[in-house]
Amino acid sequence: MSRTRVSRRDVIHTVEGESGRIQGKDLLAGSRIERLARHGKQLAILADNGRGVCVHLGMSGQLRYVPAGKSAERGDHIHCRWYVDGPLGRGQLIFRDPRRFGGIWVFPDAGLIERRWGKLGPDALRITAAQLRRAFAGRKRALKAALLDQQLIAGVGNIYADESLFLAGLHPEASCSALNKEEIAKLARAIRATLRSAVAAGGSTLRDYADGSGQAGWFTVQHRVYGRAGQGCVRCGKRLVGVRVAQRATAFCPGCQGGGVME
DNA sequence: CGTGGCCCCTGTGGGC
DNA sequence: TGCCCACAGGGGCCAC
Repeated sequence: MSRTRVSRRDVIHTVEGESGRIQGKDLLAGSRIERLARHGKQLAILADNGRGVCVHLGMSGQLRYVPAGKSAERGDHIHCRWYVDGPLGRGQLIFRDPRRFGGIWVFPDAGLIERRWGKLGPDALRITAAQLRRAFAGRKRALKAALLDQQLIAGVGNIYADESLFLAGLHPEASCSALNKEEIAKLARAIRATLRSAVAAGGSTLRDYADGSGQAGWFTVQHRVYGRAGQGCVRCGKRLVGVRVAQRATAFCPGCQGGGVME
Protein backbone atom coordinates (compact mmCIF):
# COMPACT_ATOMS: atom_id res chain seq x y z
CA MET A 1 0.00 0.00 0.00
CA SER A 2 1.57 3.27 -0.90
CA ARG A 3 -0.84 5.60 0.83
CA THR A 4 -4.34 5.86 2.21
CA ARG A 5 -7.06 8.43 2.32
CA VAL A 6 -9.63 8.32 5.11
CA SER A 7 -12.77 10.42 4.71
CA ARG A 8 -14.46 9.29 7.90
CA ARG A 9 -12.36 8.53 10.92
CA ASP A 10 -15.17 6.93 12.86
CA VAL A 11 -15.20 3.82 10.69
CA ILE A 12 -11.61 3.10 11.72
CA HIS A 13 -11.24 1.42 15.08
CA THR A 14 -8.26 0.71 17.26
CA VAL A 15 -7.86 -2.39 19.35
CA GLU A 16 -5.80 -3.34 22.35
CA GLY A 17 -2.18 -2.39 21.95
CA GLU A 18 -2.90 0.43 19.56
CA SER A 19 -3.28 3.93 20.89
CA GLY A 20 -3.32 7.52 19.81
CA ARG A 21 -4.27 9.06 16.52
CA ILE A 22 -4.48 6.64 13.64
CA GLN A 23 -1.70 7.17 11.14
CA GLY A 24 -1.19 6.01 7.62
CA LYS A 25 1.15 3.24 8.71
CA ASP A 26 -1.58 1.81 10.95
CA LEU A 27 -3.61 1.36 7.78
CA LEU A 28 -0.61 -0.31 6.12
CA ALA A 29 0.65 2.70 4.17
CA GLY A 30 4.20 1.79 3.20
CA SER A 31 3.70 -1.85 4.15
CA ARG A 32 4.07 -4.77 1.80
CA ILE A 33 0.93 -6.93 1.73
CA GLU A 34 1.84 -10.52 2.35
CA ARG A 35 -1.51 -12.26 2.38
CA LEU A 36 -5.25 -12.01 2.86
CA ALA A 37 -7.20 -14.04 5.37
CA ARG A 38 -10.79 -14.68 6.34
CA HIS A 39 -12.57 -16.29 9.23
CA GLY A 40 -16.35 -16.25 9.11
CA LYS A 41 -17.34 -12.72 8.21
CA GLN A 42 -14.02 -11.24 9.28
CA LEU A 43 -11.48 -10.27 6.63
CA ALA A 44 -7.83 -9.47 7.19
CA ILE A 45 -5.12 -7.80 5.14
CA LEU A 46 -1.75 -8.88 6.53
CA ALA A 47 1.57 -7.18 5.90
CA ASP A 48 5.06 -8.67 6.05
CA ASN A 49 6.07 -6.25 8.83
CA GLY A 50 3.59 -7.90 11.20
CA ARG A 51 0.93 -5.24 10.92
CA GLY A 52 -2.57 -6.03 9.80
CA VAL A 53 -6.04 -4.61 9.37
CA CYS A 54 -9.39 -6.33 9.72
CA VAL A 55 -12.43 -5.39 7.71
CA HIS A 56 -16.03 -6.26 8.52
CA LEU A 57 -18.67 -5.33 5.98
CA GLY A 58 -21.65 -5.27 8.32
CA MET A 59 -24.92 -4.95 6.39
CA SER A 60 -24.01 -2.54 3.64
CA GLY A 61 -20.23 -2.56 3.42
CA GLN A 62 -18.35 -3.07 0.17
CA LEU A 63 -14.70 -3.62 -0.54
CA ARG A 64 -13.86 -2.86 -4.14
CA TYR A 65 -10.62 -3.07 -6.07
CA VAL A 66 -10.31 -0.75 -9.05
CA PRO A 67 -7.17 -1.13 -11.20
CA ALA A 68 -5.42 2.09 -12.17
CA GLY A 69 -6.70 3.41 -15.46
CA LYS A 70 -10.29 2.33 -14.88
CA SER A 71 -12.63 5.21 -14.16
CA ALA A 72 -12.25 6.23 -10.54
CA GLU A 73 -14.95 4.91 -8.27
CA ARG A 74 -17.39 7.63 -7.33
CA GLY A 75 -20.39 7.85 -5.08
CA ASP A 76 -21.30 8.61 -1.52
CA HIS A 77 -20.20 6.83 1.60
CA ILE A 78 -16.68 5.99 0.53
CA HIS A 79 -14.86 6.13 3.85
CA CYS A 80 -11.43 4.80 3.09
CA ARG A 81 -9.32 4.47 -0.02
CA TRP A 82 -6.03 2.59 -0.27
CA TYR A 83 -3.73 3.39 -3.16
CA VAL A 84 -2.00 0.12 -3.92
CA ASP A 85 1.26 0.11 -5.80
CA GLY A 86 3.11 -3.18 -5.93
CA PRO A 87 4.57 -5.83 -8.19
CA LEU A 88 1.10 -7.12 -9.04
CA GLY A 89 -0.16 -3.78 -10.23
CA ARG A 90 -1.53 -0.42 -9.30
CA GLY A 91 -5.01 0.49 -8.24
CA GLN A 92 -7.36 1.52 -5.49
CA LEU A 93 -8.94 -0.56 -2.78
CA ILE A 94 -12.11 1.18 -1.69
CA PHE A 95 -14.14 0.71 1.47
CA ARG A 96 -17.70 1.99 1.11
CA ASP A 97 -20.39 1.54 3.73
CA PRO A 98 -23.59 3.63 3.71
CA ARG A 99 -24.96 2.35 7.02
CA ARG A 100 -21.60 2.20 8.74
CA PHE A 101 -22.35 -0.99 10.63
CA GLY A 102 -19.12 -2.28 9.19
CA GLY A 103 -15.67 -0.91 9.79
CA ILE A 104 -11.91 -1.26 9.75
CA TRP A 105 -9.84 -2.36 12.73
CA VAL A 106 -6.12 -1.68 12.88
CA PHE A 107 -3.67 -4.00 14.61
CA PRO A 108 -0.06 -3.32 15.52
CA ASP A 109 0.66 -7.02 15.26
CA ALA A 110 -1.13 -9.82 13.52
CA GLY A 111 -0.95 -12.06 16.58
CA LEU A 112 -3.72 -9.96 18.08
CA ILE A 113 -5.92 -10.79 15.10
CA GLU A 114 -5.43 -14.49 15.69
CA ARG A 115 -6.32 -14.01 19.33
CA ARG A 116 -9.45 -12.11 18.38
CA TRP A 117 -10.50 -14.67 15.81
CA GLY A 118 -9.90 -17.41 18.34
CA LYS A 119 -12.99 -16.24 20.17
CA LEU A 120 -15.14 -17.03 17.15
CA GLY A 121 -16.57 -20.43 16.39
CA PRO A 122 -15.23 -22.65 13.59
CA ASP A 123 -15.58 -21.32 10.04
CA ALA A 124 -18.97 -22.25 8.61
CA LEU A 125 -17.69 -23.06 5.12
CA ARG A 126 -15.78 -26.02 6.52
CA ILE A 127 -17.74 -26.87 9.64
CA THR A 128 -17.75 -30.55 10.57
CA ALA A 129 -20.46 -32.53 12.31
CA ALA A 130 -18.19 -32.95 15.34
CA GLN A 131 -17.58 -29.20 15.57
CA LEU A 132 -21.30 -28.48 15.33
CA ARG A 133 -22.03 -31.07 18.02
CA ARG A 134 -19.50 -29.33 20.29
CA ALA A 135 -21.05 -25.92 19.55
CA PHE A 136 -24.53 -27.16 20.40
CA ALA A 137 -23.56 -29.24 23.44
CA GLY A 138 -25.55 -28.31 26.52
CA ARG A 139 -27.41 -25.47 24.79
CA LYS A 140 -31.13 -25.11 24.68
CA ARG A 141 -31.33 -22.11 22.41
CA ALA A 142 -33.27 -22.03 19.19
CA LEU A 143 -31.31 -23.49 16.28
CA LYS A 144 -31.49 -20.31 14.26
CA ALA A 145 -30.27 -18.16 17.16
CA ALA A 146 -27.31 -20.53 17.53
CA LEU A 147 -26.50 -20.39 13.81
CA LEU A 148 -26.40 -16.59 13.95
CA ASP A 149 -24.11 -16.54 17.00
CA GLN A 150 -20.62 -15.98 15.61
CA GLN A 151 -19.04 -17.29 18.82
CA LEU A 152 -20.57 -20.68 18.08
CA ILE A 153 -20.22 -20.79 14.27
CA ALA A 154 -18.50 -18.09 12.29
CA GLY A 155 -19.90 -17.01 8.97
CA VAL A 156 -23.62 -17.77 8.86
CA GLY A 157 -25.92 -14.77 8.51
CA ASN A 158 -29.66 -14.38 8.28
CA ILE A 159 -30.10 -15.58 4.70
CA TYR A 160 -27.91 -18.65 4.98
CA ALA A 161 -29.26 -19.63 8.39
CA ASP A 162 -32.76 -19.92 6.92
CA GLU A 163 -31.57 -21.64 3.76
CA SER A 164 -29.41 -24.14 5.68
CA LEU A 165 -32.24 -25.04 8.05
CA PHE A 166 -34.58 -25.63 5.12
CA LEU A 167 -32.04 -27.82 3.37
CA ALA A 168 -31.57 -29.83 6.56
CA GLY A 169 -35.33 -30.08 7.18
CA LEU A 170 -35.02 -28.55 10.64
CA HIS A 171 -37.31 -26.10 12.41
CA PRO A 172 -35.63 -22.74 13.18
CA GLU A 173 -37.13 -22.67 16.67
CA ALA A 174 -36.12 -26.20 17.60
CA SER A 175 -33.72 -26.45 20.50
CA CYS A 176 -30.07 -27.26 19.83
CA SER A 177 -30.30 -29.96 22.47
CA ALA A 178 -33.23 -31.65 20.73
CA LEU A 179 -31.17 -32.77 17.75
CA ASN A 180 -29.73 -36.25 17.43
CA LYS A 181 -26.35 -37.03 15.94
CA GLU A 182 -27.67 -37.59 12.42
CA GLU A 183 -29.63 -34.35 12.41
CA ILE A 184 -26.57 -32.38 13.48
CA ALA A 185 -24.48 -34.06 10.79
CA LYS A 186 -27.16 -33.23 8.25
CA LEU A 187 -27.21 -29.60 9.37
CA ALA A 188 -23.42 -29.36 9.11
CA ARG A 189 -23.63 -30.70 5.55
CA ALA A 190 -26.46 -28.27 4.76
CA ILE A 191 -24.48 -25.27 6.02
CA ARG A 192 -21.44 -26.23 3.96
CA ALA A 193 -23.48 -26.93 0.83
CA THR A 194 -25.48 -23.72 1.15
CA LEU A 195 -22.42 -21.53 1.58
CA ARG A 196 -20.52 -23.30 -1.19
CA SER A 197 -23.40 -22.74 -3.63
CA ALA A 198 -23.79 -19.14 -2.52
CA VAL A 199 -20.09 -18.45 -3.03
CA ALA A 200 -20.22 -20.12 -6.44
CA ALA A 201 -23.16 -17.88 -7.40
CA GLY A 202 -21.34 -14.77 -6.21
CA GLY A 203 -23.47 -14.23 -3.11
CA SER A 204 -26.95 -12.83 -2.60
CA THR A 205 -27.53 -9.36 -3.98
CA LEU A 206 -30.76 -8.24 -2.34
CA ARG A 207 -30.17 -4.61 -3.12
CA ASP A 208 -26.60 -3.48 -3.44
CA TYR A 209 -24.20 -6.25 -2.49
CA ALA A 210 -21.30 -6.51 -4.91
CA ASP A 211 -18.05 -8.44 -4.85
CA GLY A 212 -14.56 -6.98 -5.03
CA SER A 213 -14.84 -6.24 -8.72
CA GLY A 214 -18.33 -4.78 -8.48
CA GLN A 215 -20.27 -7.83 -9.66
CA ALA A 216 -23.69 -8.58 -8.20
CA GLY A 217 -24.37 -12.09 -6.89
CA TRP A 218 -27.12 -14.36 -8.16
CA PHE A 219 -27.75 -16.73 -5.28
CA THR A 220 -31.01 -14.86 -4.60
CA VAL A 221 -32.65 -16.85 -7.39
CA GLN A 222 -31.84 -20.01 -5.46
CA HIS A 223 -33.34 -18.82 -2.17
CA ARG A 224 -35.90 -21.43 -1.09
CA VAL A 225 -37.26 -19.74 2.03
CA TYR A 226 -35.47 -16.46 2.78
CA GLY A 227 -37.80 -13.56 1.95
CA ARG A 228 -40.56 -15.95 0.82
CA ALA A 229 -42.85 -16.07 3.88
CA GLY A 230 -46.44 -16.43 2.72
CA GLN A 231 -45.45 -17.99 -0.59
CA GLY A 232 -45.58 -21.67 -1.47
CA CYS A 233 -42.82 -24.10 -0.50
CA VAL A 234 -40.78 -25.06 -3.56
CA ARG A 235 -40.75 -28.65 -2.32
CA CYS A 236 -44.21 -29.40 -0.90
CA GLY A 237 -46.29 -26.38 -1.85
CA LYS A 238 -47.37 -25.54 1.71
CA ARG A 239 -47.43 -21.86 2.62
CA LEU A 240 -44.12 -20.75 4.17
CA VAL A 241 -44.40 -19.29 7.67
CA GLY A 242 -42.73 -16.05 8.76
CA VAL A 243 -41.67 -15.53 12.40
CA ARG A 244 -39.02 -13.57 14.23
CA VAL A 245 -36.20 -15.47 15.87
CA ALA A 246 -33.40 -13.62 17.64
CA GLN A 247 -34.85 -10.35 16.31
CA ARG A 248 -34.41 -11.42 12.72
CA ALA A 249 -37.03 -12.17 10.09
CA THR A 250 -37.22 -15.94 9.69
CA ALA A 251 -39.04 -18.01 7.08
CA PHE A 252 -39.56 -21.76 7.10
CA CYS A 253 -41.79 -24.48 5.73
CA PRO A 254 -44.09 -26.01 8.33
CA GLY A 255 -44.29 -29.17 6.24
CA CYS A 256 -40.65 -29.77 5.37
CA GLN A 257 -39.03 -28.41 8.52
CA GLY A 258 -40.56 -30.48 11.30
CA GLY A 259 -37.18 -31.91 12.28
CA GLY A 260 -36.08 -31.15 15.82
CA VAL A 261 -39.48 -30.27 17.26
CA MET A 262 -41.86 -32.37 19.26
CA GLU A 263 -45.19 -32.58 17.50
C1' DC B 1 -27.09 -19.41 30.09
C1' DG B 2 -30.52 -17.20 27.16
C1' DT B 3 -33.74 -13.77 25.50
C1' DG B 4 -35.88 -9.62 24.21
C1' DG B 5 -35.39 -4.82 23.56
C1' DC B 6 -32.99 -1.03 22.05
C1' DC B 7 -29.33 1.10 19.62
C1' DC B 8 -25.99 2.22 15.92
C1' DC B 9 -27.10 4.28 10.48
C1' DT B 10 -28.90 5.21 5.58
C1' DG B 11 -31.92 4.07 1.91
C1' DT B 12 -36.08 2.34 -0.03
C1' DG B 13 -40.61 0.72 -0.82
C1' DG B 14 -45.39 0.50 0.46
C1' DG B 15 -49.56 2.51 2.24
C1' DC B 16 -52.21 6.39 2.88
C1' DT C 1 -47.08 13.92 -5.34
C1' DG C 2 -45.46 13.58 -0.71
C1' DC C 3 -45.04 12.03 4.03
C1' DC C 4 -44.41 8.52 7.48
C1' DC C 5 -43.43 4.08 8.96
C1' DA C 6 -41.41 -0.39 8.68
C1' DC C 7 -37.80 -2.87 7.43
C1' DA C 8 -33.12 -4.39 5.49
C1' DG C 9 -27.01 -9.17 4.31
C1' DG C 10 -24.87 -7.34 11.46
C1' DG C 11 -23.82 -7.02 16.02
C1' DG C 12 -23.01 -4.79 20.87
C1' DC C 13 -24.99 -3.86 25.23
C1' DC C 14 -28.11 -4.07 29.09
C1' DA C 15 -31.86 -5.66 32.06
C1' DC C 16 -34.16 -9.52 33.36
